[in-house]
Amino acid sequence: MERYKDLGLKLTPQRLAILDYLDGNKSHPSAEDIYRSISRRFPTMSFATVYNTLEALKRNRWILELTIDPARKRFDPNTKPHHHLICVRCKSIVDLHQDYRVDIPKEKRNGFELIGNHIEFYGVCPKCKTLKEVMKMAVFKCSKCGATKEGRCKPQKCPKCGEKRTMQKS
Amino acid sequence: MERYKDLGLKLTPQRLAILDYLDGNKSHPSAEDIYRSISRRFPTMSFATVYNTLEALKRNRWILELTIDPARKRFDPNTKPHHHLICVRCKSIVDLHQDYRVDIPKEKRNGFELIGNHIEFYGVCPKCKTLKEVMKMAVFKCSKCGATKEGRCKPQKCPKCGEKRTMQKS
DNA sequence: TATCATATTAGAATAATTCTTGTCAAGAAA
DNA sequence: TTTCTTGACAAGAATTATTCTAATATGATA
Repeated sequence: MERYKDLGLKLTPQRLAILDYLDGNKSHPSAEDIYRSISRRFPTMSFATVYNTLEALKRNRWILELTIDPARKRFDPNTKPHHHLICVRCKSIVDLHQDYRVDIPKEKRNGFELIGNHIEFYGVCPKCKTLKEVMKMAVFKCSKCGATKEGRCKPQKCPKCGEKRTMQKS
Repeated sequence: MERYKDLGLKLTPQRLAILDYLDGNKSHPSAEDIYRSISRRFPTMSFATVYNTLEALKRNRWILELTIDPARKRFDPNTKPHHHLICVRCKSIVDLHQDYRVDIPKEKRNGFELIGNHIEFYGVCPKCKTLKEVMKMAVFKCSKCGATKEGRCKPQKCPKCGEKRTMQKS
């Protein structure tokens, strides 16, 4: 496979399989996702091989490691600067290609030498939105402190400031 | 302590200690940071107590859990929307209060119902910048693919695309 | 074809985090 | 003030995602 000639790593069948899995992949998979998929065709493949390969690809900047999901490392084969849409329910991550000018006034840089930035947009994906509507949930917002709370019924008391009768449908 | 009257949780001496530690804290500490600090005054305090309390505070939206550091959970007592400056070397996180208008064109929202956003600015903090200068490191950038590489000497070959003699000082 | 340096393997080990359960104690109720 | 309820604490054990280990395999080079 000519395309991976510049990989900077030994090309093994296992690595080719991982690279093929990642090629064009936009689901930002975890090591387990990759392992489950590939181990069907490579029954003797070790979990450590997947981790080692991902670590090597990260080191050589062929993929990005995302820390968005606290439960596990996720990986992004798209190394070009871009942003993400993140579903707060199912934790799915969607690429967003949009340029934003987000400069920081010099006095607010705290002496940092800036390299880049990454914007995370939080929300609910279409699938979870549909599910939520089915479950008839709503978001309530406190008119005193601004805290939000999701639920079927309007909370009597704000979970943040404790004030009563301040929650309004958002 | 009147101020925590609205906490929504039982107030125990251990929890007061954790809340006092977090009050005004801008270092985005991990559970271990908190435990190490507080266990000096509460020698019998359990690690589980710290985790349990942080989880309860998060659940009641008194603090935010950050996933920026892949090695451990970090916590932010500042729950108001803000952004972060993140040092790629020492992983320190600094609050940035600056409003940005970062809208997404409707056709790029992938059907998401948006709630909020968070911008992460990556760079090198003043402390690490000083250290780096002492170590005389430079950043080299490939004129072909744009990949960057840090080091004392100019790489002969780009670690990303493999082209020779394309690395220029950034 | 031979050689060598790196990769694979199948666990074991690590370490951050969560769980367990008997006992404690904060705070509500009487 | 006392009593009672229910959530919190403690001190591990357990979980689990990730990394490490060392013998063997193998990709790439000479």
